[in-house]
Amino acid sequence: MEILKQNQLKITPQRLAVMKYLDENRTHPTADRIYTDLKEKNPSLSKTTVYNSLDTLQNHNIIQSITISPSELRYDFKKSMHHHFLCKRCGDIIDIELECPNIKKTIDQGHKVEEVHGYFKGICKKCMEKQEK
Amino acid sequence: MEILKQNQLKITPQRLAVMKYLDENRTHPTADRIYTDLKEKNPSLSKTTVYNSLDTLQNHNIIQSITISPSELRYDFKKSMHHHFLCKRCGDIIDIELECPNIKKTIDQGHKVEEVHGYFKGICKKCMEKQEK
DNA sequence: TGTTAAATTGTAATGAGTATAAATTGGAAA
DNA sequence: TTTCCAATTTATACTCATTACAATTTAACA
Repeated sequence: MEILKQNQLKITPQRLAVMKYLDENRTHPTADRIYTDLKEKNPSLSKTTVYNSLDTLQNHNIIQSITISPSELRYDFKKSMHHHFLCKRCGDIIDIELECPNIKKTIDQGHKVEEVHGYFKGICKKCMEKQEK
Repeated sequence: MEILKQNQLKITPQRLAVMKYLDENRTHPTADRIYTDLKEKNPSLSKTTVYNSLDTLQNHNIIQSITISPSELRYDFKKSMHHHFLCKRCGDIIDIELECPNIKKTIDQGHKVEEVHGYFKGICKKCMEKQEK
């Protein structure tokens, strides 16, 4: 964990807590969810600090933000390229592992591609099965 | 224009104005931009009406909302499947025409896919050329 | 250990979008 | 055409995620 911090960033308990949380909760949580959960063990935690930490980590490409649902950002450890599936019923976000062969087309048009986001929306497997019962 | 309205929706000048605006401005505008621009010719227009109209049109699959930039929705006429490119420099959103061969994979995992959104972010061609000068 | 720039905190502000209730209006029926 | 009512518009107030700011604290280097 602290190894990751050797990216010219100060090692603070707050940042470690945020990283630990994201590592243990692969649910693409919102900033507020992170704040609320961490607040329990660390009552002096400020919401601004969570936002600051997330911003900093994102700027150093350690985590990424996901703009899949309107009005709130979701956060995620940066992993190999993958897409996301948002269930309209339960709100869960599921990782979809696949590579996108279409990036080349965009580059060919003269744009410089820095980020690729693929979002699917619908009803997830779990909810579909629940419905059938 | 009015032909589209034969979707069980009342024909109001406000809705027509919003549709006309989206038809003439293929720039994926925000609700606020639409409101501000339409307000000039129609001072009695309410911001709520713009949101209502956009919601209604979206529910009838005439337009779609794009969740590409955090904290604001962008609106677009519903066309054939295409992806979007957001320029981090000028903020423009550009349509990328392509088909995504990866949807099948998600369906195969048992999820029901209702919407597909592909977002690329980077620097657009125009800004890249400006930079080189 | 002392110093300082960087980070944290708490509070206040911003701004997109929503809720609500009263006033208006489209459009079908008389 | 006129009447009528449900749908729509309007204005205002509100919510809530995120940001701004200023004062306090702290990590990490000498």
